[in-house]
Amino acid sequence: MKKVTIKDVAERAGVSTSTVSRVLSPQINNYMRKETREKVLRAIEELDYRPDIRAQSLRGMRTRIIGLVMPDALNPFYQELAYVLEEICYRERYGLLVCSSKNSPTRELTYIDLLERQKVDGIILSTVGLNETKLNSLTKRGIPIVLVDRDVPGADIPVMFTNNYMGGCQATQYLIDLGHKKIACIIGEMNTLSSINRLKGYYDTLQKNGLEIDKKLIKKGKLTFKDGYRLMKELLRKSGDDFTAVFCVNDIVALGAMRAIQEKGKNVPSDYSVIGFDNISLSSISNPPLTTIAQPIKEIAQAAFKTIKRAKRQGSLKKKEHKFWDTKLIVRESCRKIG
Amino acid sequence: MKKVTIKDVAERAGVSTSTVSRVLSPQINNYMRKETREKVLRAIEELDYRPDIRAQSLRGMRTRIIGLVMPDALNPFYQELAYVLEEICYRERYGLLVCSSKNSPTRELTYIDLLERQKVDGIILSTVGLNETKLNSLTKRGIPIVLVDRDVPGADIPVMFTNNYMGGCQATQYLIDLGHKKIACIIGEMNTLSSINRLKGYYDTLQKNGLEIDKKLIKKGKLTFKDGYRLMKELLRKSGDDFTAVFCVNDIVALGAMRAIQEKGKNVPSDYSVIGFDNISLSSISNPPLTTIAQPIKEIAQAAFKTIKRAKRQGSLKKKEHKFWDTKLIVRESCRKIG
DNA sequence: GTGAAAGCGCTAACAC
DNA sequence: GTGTTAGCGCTTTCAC
Repeated sequence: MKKVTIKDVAERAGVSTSTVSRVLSPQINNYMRKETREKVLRAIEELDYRPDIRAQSLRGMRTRIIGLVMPDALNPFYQELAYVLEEICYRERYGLLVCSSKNSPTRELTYIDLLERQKVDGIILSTVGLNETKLNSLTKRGIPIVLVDRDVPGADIPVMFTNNYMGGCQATQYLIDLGHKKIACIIGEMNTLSSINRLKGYYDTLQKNGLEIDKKLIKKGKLTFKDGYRLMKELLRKSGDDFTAVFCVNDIVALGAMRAIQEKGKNVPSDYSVIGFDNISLSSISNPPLTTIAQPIKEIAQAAFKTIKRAKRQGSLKKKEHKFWDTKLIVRESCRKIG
Repeated sequence: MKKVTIKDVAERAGVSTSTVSRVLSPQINNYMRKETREKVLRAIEELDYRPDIRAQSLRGMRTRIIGLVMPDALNPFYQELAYVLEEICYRERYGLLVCSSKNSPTRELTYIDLLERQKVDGIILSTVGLNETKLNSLTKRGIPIVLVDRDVPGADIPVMFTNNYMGGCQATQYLIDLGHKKIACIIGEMNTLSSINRLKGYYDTLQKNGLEIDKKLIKKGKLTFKDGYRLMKELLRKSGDDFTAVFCVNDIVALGAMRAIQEKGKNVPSDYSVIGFDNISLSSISNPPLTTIAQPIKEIAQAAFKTIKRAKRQGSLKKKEHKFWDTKLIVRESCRKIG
């Protein structure tokens, strides 16, 4: 009925609370009689006692909570990030506080405030609206923050992400290697560095291969199924059979594009090759299964978590440090050789 | 650099910490001079002070954290539950600690232990392995627990869920109304009450309409795309055109079934009508868009949250109380009228 | 109206 | 080896 505290355990075992505390953290200063330890252990067992993490953390220890702040919890890419991160946290007995900013800077700030007040051990953030000033002031306040997926140039904070440029190159080069010469591109609205870099990879690879860049084949929109569908329809209407392949900035968009093609009575990959980006789990069960560029989500999550733990241990975060991970081409069935 | 505490604010404002505290909770006992309050407010502002929730909660207040423990974070249904719940929590400035048990009872227990030690204000649980004894002992320890989606018969705990039986009836009746007489069924492995009740709805509705139950048309498997696909293939092979429609226990399974049909060169809905369950977001962008039964996720989430808040306020949970919500038929394009 | 002081559950010097 | 004590940041009697 009543909460059982360290005092109850101490009384029951006939020792002081500090002795109980010592039993609880055996790694440090574990000199004590076997007999005493066993008495305490028995009392803990009998009372089914579990130390209060809040109280522990007040005394300077960690809260064992990590906050994840991401732009969109419905986006499969972030869902997978959350999933992977949760797994990592679980192994180390951390909890993951999941927050979606829904692309709203206000909401993002509110969440970060909440996380700060919860004194989480660290925040893994894919920011939609924070600037360097705010970010720097946050780290000064002692909360380790790690940026993932989206960079904030001026901020003195570690950032880990995918080499999006490389991914853009890989995708484009793959299509070129298959014999495609006219390659369309459906891309996000350019407000994120990821999009910019993926597009840059597309540009550079075309040029490197002596192919012309046709602005009419580049469509911009939101990163949704709907917009992928809509923009592909536009492409099909306007440029007819001017192109034979399309590079989509992410898998969701690619899925929308495939739908548009199929609705037009055309076939993927016979008529048009489609390549995506992210390798979300959906892309393996789409029809046809989507060829795509995989992001190193696990590596990013792992690194972010480690960085936070290290920062917490050392009492401070390393300054700006960029970590890139390579992308990987995942060949499935949405692209074909031509010519 | 240094964390700013209530003491700092008190000093700066030239008042005691209790006065600052009073300013922080204006709802209770707010008798104080305007002047004093403003001094304090100014100091808070200047120092950018945020009270530590851990410390607050240690003094008997809530932690403003809710734990969600679910069987499978990759299942779109639970993803949407988490999403909806997060939104509700956000509005009230709560954090949501997301835990997936991955269908492992051990993992579930570990998480619940963690949540208990974090002294979360409540746990919303879709259990995979907890029995009534454990559950009851947990509530005795003072943590409000609410069961969602899955019931544990003996437990003295509120449980809120979908009227799965009704959903099974609705789906089946809809198909019958469209003229279908031979209706197949792809269902989960029967270890959950949801599956059982949905199947029961299917049975009863067939009977009510004077239709025969054909065991050969009922397939059991896991609740995955893969198994939906596999079982549909079996159905198509074995019973050829013995049936014209199929009721799938959830949308993911239905999507897999549709894929199998399409790969066979058949069409949905011309050759076979398909109906799902859950109304996950994917089902609106599938090809064809899936007709399905919607679960009242928002209502469940809202009710669960409210129940926890009430319990926290009153210091105790109501005993066993079942709350059912109606399902709703969502007509899209995967079913057609025949005969 | 406001301050002093006790105490939430725990850890970590410091005694002995 | 083990107990005593102070204190983490906050709220809440109880004085004044």
